[in-house]
Amino acid sequence: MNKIHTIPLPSLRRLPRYLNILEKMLDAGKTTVSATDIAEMLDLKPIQIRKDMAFTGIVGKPKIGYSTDTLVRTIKEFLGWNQQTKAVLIGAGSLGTALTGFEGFSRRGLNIVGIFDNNERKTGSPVYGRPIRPMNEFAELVQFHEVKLGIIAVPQENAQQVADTMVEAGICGIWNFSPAEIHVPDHVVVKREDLAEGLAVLFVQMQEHALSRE
Amino acid sequence: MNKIHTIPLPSLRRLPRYLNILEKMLDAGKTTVSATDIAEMLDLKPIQIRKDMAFTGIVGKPKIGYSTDTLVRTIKEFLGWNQQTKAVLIGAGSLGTALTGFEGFSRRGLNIVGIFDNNERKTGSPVYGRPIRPMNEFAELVQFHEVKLGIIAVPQENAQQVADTMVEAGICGIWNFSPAEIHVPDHVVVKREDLAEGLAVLFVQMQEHALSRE
DNA sequence: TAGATTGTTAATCGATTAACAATC
DNA sequence: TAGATTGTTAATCGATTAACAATC
Repeated sequence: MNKIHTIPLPSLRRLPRYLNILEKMLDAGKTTVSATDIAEMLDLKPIQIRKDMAFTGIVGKPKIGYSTDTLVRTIKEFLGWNQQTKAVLIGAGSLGTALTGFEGFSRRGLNIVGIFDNNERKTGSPVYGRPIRPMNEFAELVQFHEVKLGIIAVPQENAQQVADTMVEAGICGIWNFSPAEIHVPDHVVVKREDLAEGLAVLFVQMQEHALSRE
Repeated sequence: MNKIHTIPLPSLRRLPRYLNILEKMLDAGKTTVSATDIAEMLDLKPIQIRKDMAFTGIVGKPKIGYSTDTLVRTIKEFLGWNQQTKAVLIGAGSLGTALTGFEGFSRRGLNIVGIFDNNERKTGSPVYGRPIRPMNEFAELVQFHEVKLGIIAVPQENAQQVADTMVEAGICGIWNFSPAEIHVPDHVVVKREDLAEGLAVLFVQMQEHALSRE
């Protein structure tokens, strides 16, 4: 468990935002961009952009700024978005369906190769042209495609069991869209995506904001 | 803009996780719970739980721990989840539909009173028993219900315009599910909910994790 | 040349963690 | 009483910000 020199988590989270606007600038023909430009569009400080860029190994030119094209390519590569990563999704409810249809994923290197649900009434009927498969086909598909990433879109009650199934099949990264606290072996990475967190932050910030303006 | 003494953002984000497991413990008849218990279930350190609880004003009893019931009620109140907050949603695509049907919202005080879409083929046909309304009814409904919270579930290209419409109608809190960087006046709070961020974190952590085990 | 920008080193700020007295 | 737990105060850690030399 040797802690390598890694990018700080807050910096990592900002990279997709940089990439998003940089791609637009590239399309608009802007070949070069300064930290000040980026900071302005994202309501951040230029120094923070420079620091973040340094973590990815990007170097700019004094007086000129950064090459937009280099930034886009380097950030994509840094995030692993320059290649397709296979994933399987369990849970074909409304959230699972929405995730399946999310076009942003393939553009960011996520390729959902299998959608599963334990509800027999759902299996067979396709979402976005892809079949919903029964769980008994899960392990085989994961192993055949050598899938490393699993997406959990089932109710909280079933999340741990689904996670166990994923781990057993060889998955080592889990994107958990349920609020459940799932427990996995050390070699597995879990990323929580709990809507309730965002709601809490929004409510409290609105409350604070209202108070500070009285 | 006087910065009141507020809870740190990381602490605020942990509160829904505490609440989630505490509600289950309450249902299970556990009347009292220690920071150690909570820490174990969430893979955190006890001291962090104690600090976080202190921010909400909760006090425990040495040797005993905290009253589960008090914790649940106090956290709910702190987050504003003990009362219903009205919200409107713009964008009845697959994500908007999923959000509409998300049962966790009403339990957490979020009440979506109107769903809007500018696509005339969608308006009228209900999702989860609720009609999708055309945009020309938006301002009136917001003002009639005195809605303060707006949810953006439209494509990036339309997000800024939708935000403008919301602000003009009197909305002062925006939950933005598009990756767009939206700009709003000072009195409006925006909470970003960008799936791409989670994807970036997951990919990079999986990569780091794999490397550290070689 | 002067001005704008990068990248590095140091200072500040804020969150986490440790230490420990108080207490049921 | 002894052990477990809280809550406070101090120490540590990590991220942000500031200062500034280097440079195109």
